[in-house]
Amino acid sequence: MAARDYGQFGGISRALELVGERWALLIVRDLLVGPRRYSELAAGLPRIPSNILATRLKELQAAGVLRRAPYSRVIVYELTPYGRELEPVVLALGAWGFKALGDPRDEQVITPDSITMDLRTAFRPEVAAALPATAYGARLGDEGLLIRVDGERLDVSRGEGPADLAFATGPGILRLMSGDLSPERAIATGVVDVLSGRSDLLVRFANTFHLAA
Amino acid sequence: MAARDYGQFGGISRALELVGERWALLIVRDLLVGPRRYSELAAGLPRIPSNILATRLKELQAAGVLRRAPYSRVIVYELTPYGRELEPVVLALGAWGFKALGDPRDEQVITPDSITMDLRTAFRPEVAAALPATAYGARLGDEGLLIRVDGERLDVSRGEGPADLAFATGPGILRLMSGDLSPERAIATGVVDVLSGRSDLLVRFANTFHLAA
DNA sequence: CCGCATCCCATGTGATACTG
DNA sequence: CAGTATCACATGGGATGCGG
Repeated sequence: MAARDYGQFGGISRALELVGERWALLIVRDLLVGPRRYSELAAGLPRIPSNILATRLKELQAAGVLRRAPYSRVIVYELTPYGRELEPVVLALGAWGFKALGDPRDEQVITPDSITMDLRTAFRPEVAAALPATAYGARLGDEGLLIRVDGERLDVSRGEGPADLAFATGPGILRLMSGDLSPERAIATGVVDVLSGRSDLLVRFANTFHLAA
Repeated sequence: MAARDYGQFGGISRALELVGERWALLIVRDLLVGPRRYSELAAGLPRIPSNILATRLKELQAAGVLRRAPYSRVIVYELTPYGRELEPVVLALGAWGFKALGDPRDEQVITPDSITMDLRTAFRPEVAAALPATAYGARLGDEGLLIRVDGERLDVSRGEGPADLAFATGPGILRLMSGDLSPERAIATGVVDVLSGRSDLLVRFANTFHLAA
């Protein structure tokens, strides 16, 4: 478990020793959305081997980034205050990587937690502030996401709820946010499948969540 | 060389595919200071094996983060505009890791490039703005660093120059910046060895460059 | 089931040596 | 100087097992 070190004494090398191992920041990303159980983390990171997940959780715990907490009989992993301070790092990384998104490959998935952080990354409060409060219901496979925008506030939660626009979508939704795909074409090509509500609100969605290359 | 992928389609996973491999962000960190030759990068990362350095440089080039540029007969590596956009990521990581710096171990070194980025991370422009322009000369082993603060501007360059305070130091200088070590104790314990100039300016230095846990 | 631990193999990494 | 080549070893990936 000895964190592999870089032989340097500095802030960046120290940070990379603590959270620079493979998968570590993806675990942090999901925990930034909320506390998660072991199996929830595993579900959100479909390709992580179980031994690696277990190892990372122990390392991140030793690093003071997260803690195991017994919540009413079940164990959940949650970020410590210090771990939550990684949010600017994760958002900055997300914004940077967002600009290099190519086309989604077939085996690539998006999970509720990953898209939640992508929404936070791409959220433009200054745009949203000028728009009326809006609730979007996004269906990803069999998971529902309720995205509520009210002024400069953004709230993303799992599950269903009353929405001004409800749609089913997949990885392609990110291409709508990056501007690669117009709202009309997203609907026409089936990347976004409007389930109910005002489909014209998809334009507002694309304006509210936008990060250009 | 196929970047190992995480099987997810999202900004953070994409970023980690491009710059998440071991050593990659440390190379970026040093290149954020300025273009560097292969041997300069190797010197700044004493523990990186040469084959890993060569591999990472190729990967980062393929990722559009840096480019090989022939500058008057010699080859230098420099960040592309897209690579330079990693600066917020590196600074955020540095600020976070800075708070988890323990005591420097004997084998740990600080390099001119690493401390330059640490100085940028810890620089407090709002504090500096209220202070008179000051030049510090820092000697790290056999390398000199000239740190000039003028209002909200910070300029760190290698080499010598006129300084209001010149001192020799080592890894412990970061503990002065984190507040773990007072300026008086830094001088008393030899962590900072004043070579010339007004030693009282070390207090100003510690105030100008400060990042608390 | 959930939360891991074990096993095995492929790949990445590290140290040293070597070359155009 | 700017990298390759080689090889031993550590780590990651995937399947499977297993106790609570």
